[in-house]
Amino acid sequence: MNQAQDKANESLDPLERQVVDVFVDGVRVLGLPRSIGEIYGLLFISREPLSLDDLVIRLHISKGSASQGLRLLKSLGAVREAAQNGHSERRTYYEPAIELKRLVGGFIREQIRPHLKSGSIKIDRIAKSASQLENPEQRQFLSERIERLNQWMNSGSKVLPILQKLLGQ
Amino acid sequence: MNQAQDKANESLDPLERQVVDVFVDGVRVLGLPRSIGEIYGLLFISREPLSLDDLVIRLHISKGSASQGLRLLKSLGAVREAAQNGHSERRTYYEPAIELKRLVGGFIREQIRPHLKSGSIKIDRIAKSASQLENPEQRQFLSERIERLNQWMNSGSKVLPILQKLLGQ
DNA sequence: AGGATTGTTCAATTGAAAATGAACGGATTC
DNA sequence: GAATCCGTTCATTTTCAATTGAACAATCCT
Repeated sequence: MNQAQDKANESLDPLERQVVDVFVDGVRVLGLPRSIGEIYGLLFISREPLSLDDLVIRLHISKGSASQGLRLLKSLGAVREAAQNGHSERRTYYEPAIELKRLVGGFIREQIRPHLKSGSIKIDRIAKSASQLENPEQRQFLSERIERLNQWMNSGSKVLPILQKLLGQ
Repeated sequence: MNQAQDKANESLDPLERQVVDVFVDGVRVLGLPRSIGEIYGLLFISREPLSLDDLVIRLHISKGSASQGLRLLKSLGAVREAAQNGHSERRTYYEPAIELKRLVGGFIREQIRPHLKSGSIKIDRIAKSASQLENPEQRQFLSERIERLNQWMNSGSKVLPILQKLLGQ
């Protein structure tokens, strides 16, 4: 690779920047930090797998950010390590998973389900306290509302697999 | 209402606090600020509609927060003004919408669709730029990836109404 | 009219979450 | 075993969105 190319690749060209920004916006909706969007976005438009150092250089982010970002993206199943092309190469390269099914599945598994679960536990505790209230009308009212919360949780749990299935083509 | 009750209502009792916290967690998953969760949560477990001042006093938040929070919740259709009980009362009172269908619908309409729309616009612009690239292989690759993005968008648009319908009982 | 009450707006502040970067560990090569 | 390379960790710093609160309507009451 010649010097001109090195120089060019030290930063994103305008087109790459635009695509990356789309992902930055996208992940913010999901409540994920911008670095996640930048990393995934750059992988998404790169023809070759990229190393951690590539990300650091081209996105101007720290090694720490890149490392943590890749860790999260791996846990989501949104990036995978690229198969090493034969000869001994220490550095690991990453490529994006681009099947929507996989991305949605990972997000649901890692970000949604844990919250649903911890929410259920908290609600159970609350239901227990509520059932011991003295005032019968207050107890009645709270029980109804807690029941409503449980309905929401159930609806959510039921819909998630359907959602995954629908997005699976 | 006597002084003892006034005092008691100046803050949340432990049970109320627990419920409110569930909502605080809940809205954070959705990328909304904690005050939104607090306000909706308190309305959710209150037997009577509450005024802006009630929220300020009981949640220890500023009038500004309460006002802006209520505005967002109203735009989401998650909160509505309670019918005035007869005699002239200037203050407006709020009660929560507790039908999951309505809540999900509002969230999709206000928070999801706008992002999908602005995303589509950006992607169209990018597609235009990409189609003018010199290098044919680069152009080809980018076009494929952009096509993939469009597929995602379409899947999302198609799934949203289904989601609403599924949650509509 | 003037004063009291209710709610909104927005510039300034705060705080929680993200990003940094130095230190570290492990693996590889010479 | 020393030097180098690659990646992780985590205490500190930075950033940016949420919150505050004072000024400002708007409306009501007498």
